[in-house]
Amino acid sequence: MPELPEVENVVRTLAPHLTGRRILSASFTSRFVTPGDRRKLASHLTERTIVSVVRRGKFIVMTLDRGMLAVHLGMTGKLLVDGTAGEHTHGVFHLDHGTLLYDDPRQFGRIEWSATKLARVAALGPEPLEIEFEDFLERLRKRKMQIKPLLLNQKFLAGMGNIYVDEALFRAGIHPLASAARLSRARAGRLYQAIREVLQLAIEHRGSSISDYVDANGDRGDFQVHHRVYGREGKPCVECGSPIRKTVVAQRGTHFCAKCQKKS
DNA sequence: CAGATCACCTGCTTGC
DNA sequence: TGCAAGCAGGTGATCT
Repeated sequence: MPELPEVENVVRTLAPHLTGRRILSASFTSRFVTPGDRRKLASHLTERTIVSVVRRGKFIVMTLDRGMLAVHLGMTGKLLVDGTAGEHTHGVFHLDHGTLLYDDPRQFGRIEWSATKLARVAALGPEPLEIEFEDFLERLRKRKMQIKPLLLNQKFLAGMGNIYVDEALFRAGIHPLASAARLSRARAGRLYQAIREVLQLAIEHRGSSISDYVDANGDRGDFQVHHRVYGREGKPCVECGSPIRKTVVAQRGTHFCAKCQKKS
Protein backbone atom coordinates (compact mmCIF):
# COMPACT_ATOMS: atom_id res chain seq x y z
CA MET A 1 0.00 0.00 0.00
CA PRO A 2 2.10 2.82 1.21
CA GLU A 3 4.96 4.20 -0.79
CA LEU A 4 7.13 7.21 -0.03
CA PRO A 5 4.38 9.89 -0.17
CA GLU A 6 1.99 7.86 1.99
CA VAL A 7 4.65 7.03 4.57
CA GLU A 8 5.74 10.67 4.58
CA ASN A 9 2.19 11.69 5.47
CA VAL A 10 1.94 9.05 8.15
CA VAL A 11 5.12 10.45 9.72
CA ARG A 12 3.93 14.05 9.42
CA THR A 13 0.63 13.24 11.13
CA LEU A 14 2.25 10.90 13.65
CA ALA A 15 5.22 12.98 14.82
CA PRO A 16 3.23 15.70 16.65
CA HIS A 17 1.42 13.02 18.66
CA LEU A 18 4.48 10.90 19.46
CA THR A 19 7.48 13.17 19.87
CA GLY A 20 8.43 13.40 23.54
CA ARG A 21 5.84 10.80 24.58
CA ARG A 22 6.67 7.95 26.91
CA ILE A 23 5.65 4.36 26.14
CA LEU A 24 4.05 2.96 29.30
CA SER A 25 3.60 -0.52 27.83
CA ALA A 26 3.26 -2.31 24.51
CA SER A 27 1.88 -5.62 23.29
CA PHE A 28 2.08 -7.56 20.03
CA THR A 29 0.12 -10.51 18.71
CA SER A 30 1.32 -11.38 15.19
CA ARG A 31 4.14 -13.84 14.54
CA PHE A 32 4.48 -12.31 11.06
CA VAL A 33 4.52 -8.59 11.86
CA THR A 34 6.71 -9.14 14.92
CA PRO A 35 8.77 -12.26 14.29
CA GLY A 36 10.79 -13.57 17.21
CA ASP A 37 10.16 -12.95 20.88
CA ARG A 38 7.22 -10.55 21.09
CA ARG A 39 7.34 -10.17 24.86
CA LYS A 40 11.00 -9.25 24.65
CA LEU A 41 10.15 -6.61 22.05
CA ALA A 42 7.49 -5.21 24.36
CA SER A 43 9.94 -5.08 27.26
CA HIS A 44 12.50 -3.18 25.15
CA LEU A 45 9.84 -0.53 24.52
CA THR A 46 8.44 -0.26 28.02
CA GLU A 47 9.28 3.00 29.80
CA ARG A 48 11.09 4.36 26.72
CA THR A 49 10.67 7.94 25.53
CA ILE A 50 10.15 8.67 21.81
CA VAL A 51 12.78 11.23 20.85
CA SER A 52 11.94 11.58 17.15
CA VAL A 53 9.86 10.10 14.33
CA VAL A 54 11.21 10.28 10.77
CA ARG A 55 10.74 8.59 7.41
CA ARG A 56 13.52 6.74 5.60
CA GLY A 57 12.39 5.15 2.33
CA LYS A 58 9.15 3.38 3.22
CA PHE A 59 10.21 2.91 6.86
CA ILE A 60 8.96 4.88 9.83
CA VAL A 61 11.94 5.21 12.15
CA MET A 62 11.51 6.16 15.79
CA THR A 63 14.54 7.08 17.82
CA LEU A 64 13.99 6.22 21.47
CA ASP A 65 16.00 7.31 24.50
CA ARG A 66 17.37 3.79 24.32
CA GLY A 67 17.36 1.99 20.96
CA MET A 68 15.47 2.48 17.69
CA LEU A 69 12.18 1.20 16.35
CA ALA A 70 11.45 0.65 12.65
CA VAL A 71 7.91 0.17 11.34
CA HIS A 72 7.31 -0.94 7.76
CA LEU A 73 3.64 -0.88 6.72
CA GLY A 74 3.91 -3.56 4.03
CA MET A 75 0.79 -3.49 1.85
CA THR A 76 -2.00 -2.86 4.34
CA GLY A 77 -0.35 -1.62 7.52
CA LYS A 78 -1.69 1.41 9.39
CA LEU A 79 -0.47 3.31 12.43
CA LEU A 80 -3.41 5.00 14.12
CA VAL A 81 -3.41 7.49 16.96
CA ASP A 82 -6.23 6.89 19.44
CA GLY A 83 -7.97 4.47 17.05
CA THR A 84 -10.24 1.57 17.88
CA ALA A 85 -8.66 -1.88 18.08
CA GLY A 86 -10.16 -4.45 15.71
CA GLU A 87 -9.55 -7.98 14.49
CA HIS A 88 -6.48 -6.87 12.53
CA THR A 89 -4.81 -4.93 15.33
CA HIS A 90 -1.45 -6.60 15.90
CA GLY A 91 0.29 -4.00 18.02
CA VAL A 92 -0.76 -1.65 20.81
CA PHE A 93 1.41 1.08 22.34
CA HIS A 94 0.04 2.64 25.52
CA LEU A 95 1.52 6.13 25.82
CA ASP A 96 1.57 8.63 28.67
CA HIS A 97 -0.94 10.54 26.51
CA GLY A 98 -3.05 8.42 24.17
CA THR A 99 -2.65 5.13 22.37
CA LEU A 100 -0.95 4.06 19.14
CA LEU A 101 -2.34 1.06 17.24
CA TYR A 102 -0.74 -1.02 14.52
CA ASP A 103 -3.38 -2.47 12.18
CA ASP A 104 -2.54 -4.76 9.27
CA PRO A 105 -4.96 -7.25 7.64
CA ARG A 106 -2.37 -8.93 5.41
CA GLN A 107 0.43 -8.79 7.97
CA PHE A 108 3.14 -8.00 5.41
CA GLY A 109 4.31 -5.13 7.61
CA ARG A 110 7.10 -5.44 10.19
CA ILE A 111 7.91 -3.86 13.55
CA GLU A 112 11.56 -4.22 14.53
CA TRP A 113 13.63 -2.93 17.41
CA SER A 114 17.39 -2.54 17.57
CA ALA A 115 19.72 -1.34 20.31
CA THR A 116 22.08 0.21 17.77
CA LYS A 117 21.51 0.04 14.02
CA LEU A 118 18.44 -1.07 12.06
CA ALA A 119 19.94 -3.34 9.41
CA ARG A 120 17.14 -3.08 6.87
CA VAL A 121 17.11 0.70 7.09
CA ALA A 122 20.89 0.91 6.80
CA ALA A 123 20.78 -1.15 3.59
CA LEU A 124 18.50 1.33 1.76
CA GLY A 125 19.64 3.34 -1.25
CA PRO A 126 19.50 7.16 -1.41
CA GLU A 127 16.32 9.20 -0.95
CA PRO A 128 14.88 10.07 -4.39
CA LEU A 129 14.13 13.63 -3.27
CA GLU A 130 17.66 14.18 -1.97
CA ILE A 131 19.97 12.54 -4.50
CA GLU A 132 21.75 14.86 -6.99
CA PHE A 133 21.28 14.24 -10.70
CA GLU A 134 24.91 13.35 -11.43
CA ASP A 135 24.84 10.75 -8.66
CA PHE A 136 21.53 9.38 -9.98
CA LEU A 137 22.95 9.12 -13.51
CA GLU A 138 26.07 7.36 -12.31
CA ARG A 139 24.05 4.79 -10.36
CA LEU A 140 21.78 4.27 -13.38
CA ARG A 141 24.74 3.57 -15.66
CA LYS A 142 26.13 0.91 -13.35
CA ARG A 143 23.10 -1.38 -13.47
CA LYS A 144 22.24 -3.31 -16.57
CA MET A 145 18.60 -3.88 -15.76
CA GLN A 146 15.18 -2.94 -17.03
CA ILE A 147 14.23 0.44 -15.61
CA LYS A 148 11.03 -0.53 -13.76
CA PRO A 149 12.51 -3.40 -11.71
CA LEU A 150 15.48 -1.16 -10.93
CA LEU A 151 13.30 1.68 -9.64
CA LEU A 152 11.40 -0.80 -7.46
CA ASN A 153 14.69 -1.95 -5.91
CA GLN A 154 14.99 -0.19 -2.53
CA LYS A 155 18.78 -0.45 -2.63
CA PHE A 156 18.83 1.66 -5.80
CA LEU A 157 16.48 4.37 -4.51
CA ALA A 158 14.48 4.15 -1.29
CA GLY A 159 10.74 4.73 -1.33
CA MET A 160 9.41 4.18 -4.85
CA GLY A 161 6.72 1.52 -5.24
CA ASN A 162 4.45 0.23 -7.97
CA ILE A 163 2.23 3.31 -8.31
CA TYR A 164 4.90 5.99 -8.39
CA VAL A 165 7.27 4.03 -10.62
CA ASP A 166 4.51 3.71 -13.25
CA GLU A 167 3.54 7.36 -12.85
CA ALA A 168 7.15 8.64 -13.05
CA LEU A 169 7.96 6.53 -16.12
CA PHE A 170 4.86 7.85 -17.89
CA ARG A 171 5.74 11.45 -17.09
CA ALA A 172 9.27 10.85 -18.38
CA GLY A 173 8.07 9.12 -21.57
CA ILE A 174 10.12 6.02 -20.75
CA HIS A 175 8.93 2.45 -21.33
CA PRO A 176 9.01 0.24 -18.19
CA LEU A 177 11.24 -2.27 -20.00
CA ALA A 178 13.79 0.29 -21.22
CA SER A 179 17.39 -0.53 -20.34
CA ALA A 180 18.51 1.55 -17.36
CA ALA A 181 22.16 1.70 -18.32
CA ARG A 182 21.39 2.76 -21.90
CA LEU A 183 19.16 5.75 -21.11
CA SER A 184 20.59 8.89 -22.69
CA ARG A 185 21.62 11.70 -20.37
CA ALA A 186 18.61 13.72 -21.54
CA ARG A 187 16.15 10.89 -20.88
CA ALA A 188 17.72 10.16 -17.51
CA GLY A 189 17.27 13.86 -16.73
CA ARG A 190 13.59 13.66 -17.60
CA LEU A 191 13.22 10.62 -15.39
CA TYR A 192 15.01 12.31 -12.49
CA GLN A 193 12.69 15.32 -12.76
CA ALA A 194 9.58 13.16 -13.20
CA ILE A 195 10.37 11.19 -10.05
CA ARG A 196 10.81 14.39 -8.02
CA GLU A 197 7.71 15.97 -9.50
CA VAL A 198 5.37 13.04 -8.94
CA LEU A 199 6.58 12.36 -5.40
CA GLN A 200 6.36 16.00 -4.34
CA LEU A 201 2.92 16.38 -5.88
CA ALA A 202 1.70 13.19 -4.22
CA ILE A 203 3.01 14.35 -0.83
CA GLU A 204 1.12 17.65 -1.27
CA HIS A 205 -2.03 15.63 -1.98
CA ARG A 206 -1.38 13.55 1.15
CA GLY A 207 -0.79 10.36 -0.82
CA SER A 208 -2.93 7.99 -2.88
CA SER A 209 -5.85 6.23 -1.20
CA ILE A 210 -6.73 3.40 -3.60
CA SER A 211 -8.66 1.28 -1.16
CA ASP A 212 -7.76 1.76 2.46
CA TYR A 213 -4.69 3.95 2.96
CA VAL A 214 -5.12 6.51 5.74
CA ASP A 215 -2.66 8.63 7.71
CA ALA A 216 -2.16 8.46 11.49
CA ASN A 217 -5.31 10.54 12.02
CA GLY A 218 -7.39 8.25 9.79
CA ASP A 219 -7.55 10.78 6.91
CA ARG A 220 -7.32 9.73 3.25
CA GLY A 221 -5.14 11.24 0.52
CA ASP A 222 -6.50 12.22 -2.89
CA PHE A 223 -3.59 11.83 -5.30
CA GLN A 224 -5.26 8.76 -6.85
CA VAL A 225 -7.48 11.23 -8.74
CA HIS A 226 -4.37 12.53 -10.50
CA HIS A 227 -2.92 9.18 -11.56
CA ARG A 228 -2.24 9.24 -15.30
CA VAL A 229 -1.61 5.53 -15.86
CA TYR A 230 -1.93 3.55 -12.63
CA GLY A 231 -5.41 2.01 -12.43
CA ARG A 232 -6.35 3.47 -15.84
CA GLU A 233 -6.13 0.36 -18.03
CA GLY A 234 -8.13 0.82 -21.25
CA LYS A 235 -8.79 4.49 -20.56
CA PRO A 236 -7.43 7.14 -22.95
CA CYS A 237 -3.89 8.40 -22.41
CA VAL A 238 -4.06 12.00 -21.15
CA GLU A 239 -1.38 12.94 -23.70
CA CYS A 240 -2.32 11.09 -26.91
CA GLY A 241 -5.68 9.40 -26.33
CA SER A 242 -4.58 5.87 -27.09
CA PRO A 243 -5.68 3.30 -24.50
CA ILE A 244 -3.49 2.75 -21.45
CA ARG A 245 -2.13 -0.77 -21.46
CA LYS A 246 -1.53 -3.12 -18.56
CA THR A 247 1.06 -5.89 -18.53
CA VAL A 248 3.17 -7.63 -15.91
CA VAL A 249 6.73 -6.50 -15.25
CA ALA A 250 8.73 -7.74 -12.28
CA GLN A 251 5.62 -9.65 -11.19
CA ARG A 252 3.76 -6.38 -10.75
CA GLY A 253 0.83 -4.95 -12.65
CA THR A 254 2.37 -2.36 -14.96
CA HIS A 255 0.46 0.50 -16.59
CA PHE A 256 1.81 2.50 -19.51
CA CYS A 257 1.07 4.21 -22.81
CA ALA A 258 2.65 2.23 -25.64
CA LYS A 259 2.70 5.33 -27.85
CA CYS A 260 4.14 7.89 -25.40
CA GLN A 261 6.64 5.66 -23.59
CA LYS A 262 9.67 4.54 -25.61
CA LYS A 263 12.24 1.87 -24.90
CA SER A 264 15.00 4.00 -26.42
C1' DC B 1 24.40 -10.11 -11.82
C1' DA B 2 19.73 -10.42 -14.06
C1' DG B 3 15.40 -12.38 -14.14
C1' DA B 4 11.78 -15.62 -13.10
C1' DT B 5 9.09 -18.12 -9.65
C1' DC B 6 7.38 -18.75 -5.38
C1' DA B 7 6.14 -17.53 -0.70
C1' DC B 8 4.42 -14.85 3.13
C1' DC B 9 -1.24 -13.26 4.45
C1' DT B 10 -6.25 -11.52 4.06
C1' DG B 11 -9.99 -9.62 1.54
C1' DC B 12 -12.24 -7.90 -2.35
C1' DT B 13 -13.52 -8.40 -7.29
C1' DT B 14 -14.20 -11.08 -11.38
C1' DG B 15 -15.82 -14.71 -14.20
C1' DC B 16 -17.87 -19.01 -15.09
C1' DT C 1 -26.38 -17.52 -6.56
C1' DG C 2 -22.03 -19.71 -5.44
C1' DC C 3 -17.52 -20.56 -5.55
C1' DA C 4 -12.83 -20.61 -7.36
C1' DA C 5 -9.54 -17.89 -9.35
C1' DG C 6 -7.26 -13.66 -9.73
C1' DC C 7 -5.58 -9.56 -7.97
C1' DA C 8 -3.81 -5.92 -4.50
C1' DG C 9 0.20 -0.04 -2.47
C1' DG C 10 5.82 -4.99 -0.53
C1' DT C 11 9.79 -7.76 0.13
C1' DG C 12 12.90 -11.67 0.32
C1' DA C 13 14.52 -16.49 -0.68
C1' DT C 14 15.81 -19.56 -4.14
C1' DC C 15 16.82 -21.27 -8.56
C1' DT C 16 18.45 -20.86 -13.51
